[in-house]
Amino acid sequence: MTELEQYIKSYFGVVNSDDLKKIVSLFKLTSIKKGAFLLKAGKHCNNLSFVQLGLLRMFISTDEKEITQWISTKGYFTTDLSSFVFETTSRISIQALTDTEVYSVTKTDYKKIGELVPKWYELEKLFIIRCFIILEERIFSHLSMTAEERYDYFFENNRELFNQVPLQYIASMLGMTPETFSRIRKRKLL
Amino acid sequence: MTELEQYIKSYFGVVNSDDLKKIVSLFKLTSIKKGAFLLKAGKHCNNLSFVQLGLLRMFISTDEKEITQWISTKGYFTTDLSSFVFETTSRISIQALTDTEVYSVTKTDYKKIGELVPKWYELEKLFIIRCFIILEERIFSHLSMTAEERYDYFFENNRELFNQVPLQYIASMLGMTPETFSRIRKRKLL
DNA sequence: GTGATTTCTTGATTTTTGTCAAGAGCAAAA
DNA sequence: TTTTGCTCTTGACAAAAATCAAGAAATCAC
Repeated sequence: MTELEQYIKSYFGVVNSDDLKKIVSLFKLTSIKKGAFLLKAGKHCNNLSFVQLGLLRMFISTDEKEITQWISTKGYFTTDLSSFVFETTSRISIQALTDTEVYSVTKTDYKKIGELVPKWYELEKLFIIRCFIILEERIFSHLSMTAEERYDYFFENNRELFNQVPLQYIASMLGMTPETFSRIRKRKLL
Repeated sequence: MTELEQYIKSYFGVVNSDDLKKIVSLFKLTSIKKGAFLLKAGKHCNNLSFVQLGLLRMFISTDEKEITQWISTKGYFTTDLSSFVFETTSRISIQALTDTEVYSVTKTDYKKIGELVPKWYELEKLFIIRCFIILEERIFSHLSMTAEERYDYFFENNRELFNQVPLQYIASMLGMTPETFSRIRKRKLL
């Protein structure tokens, strides 16, 4: 069983292996070189992608700086949900931090999943609710924690990331400057 | 047409008026006195409620303080989605800030909507995605804005709230102390 | 209306975080 | 290897926001 199948099985709860095969067959493997974009702000996001290998950074450019919203790792989905679903132009860019491989499904093909698997809408809904809850949690971290507490919490749950991506991106994602991040990090070593 | 019907029509896209009537009939009107709880942390959230009249505060209690997550106003839904969907105990409390009336549907009755209206799963999914996007936006505000910028942005879009609820709750919801909120507010008057 | 709460404001102070600038460390490219 | 970028760190300083404490203002209960 591929990781994508495994993921869909565990997160969406699809257990019938014929259904699984049908779903997975709609996804196409694509390679993205380090530094290349899976999605550029201003374009339409036409794909939902599963990261098979590598790392991707989702960010929003403002006048002054780039705000990293999320880092997508192996074994998770990535897309600009807003653009993918409502077919608006994307504010978000998604760029590969390393050579990356993704299984992508176009919006057109994605719709077919619902036709193939009757229970899909329900599963999909539950999946999105889980994503919603993660965001709620993240907002709570900004309302109730200091930069250092957010650092600690993220470090505990994402240790591996710290030696895989430029730390400035993690800093941005946690809502602090690279300098603050660096100082907090130093404190932990002492 | 009641506000609830209006809401379901515009946000969920249900246009057939028979369907609308069926859906709305599953909701029961309840009154909540000022200070009373629609949901208490530690309980199961068994209802999805539409605020017909009044104001409700959603908050999470930590050791030191209460963090206001959201203030639900007339014309919107409120629930602890996590608890409602996955039947976990709720971390969130929902308390009435004024005498309040809500149209509530139990989880059991809510499920019937999907059976009554075939398109419901799709509409519901889109609804949740809109909620997801609002949260994304809110996270972005914490990553890219100062307290004052968050104040300004929220004030522009929610002027009415400022003379309807204790300001400390708005402060908490925007991720700042009441003192900081008060000082920013003063600056705006000068 | 009066007293009791609660909410809001203000000042003084401390802590946290951001900004600017310089340099060190490292890795990729020439 | 040398050069060139990029990333990270560090220090000095400035700004933002939190804390503490007191008092004013508004609201609620009687």
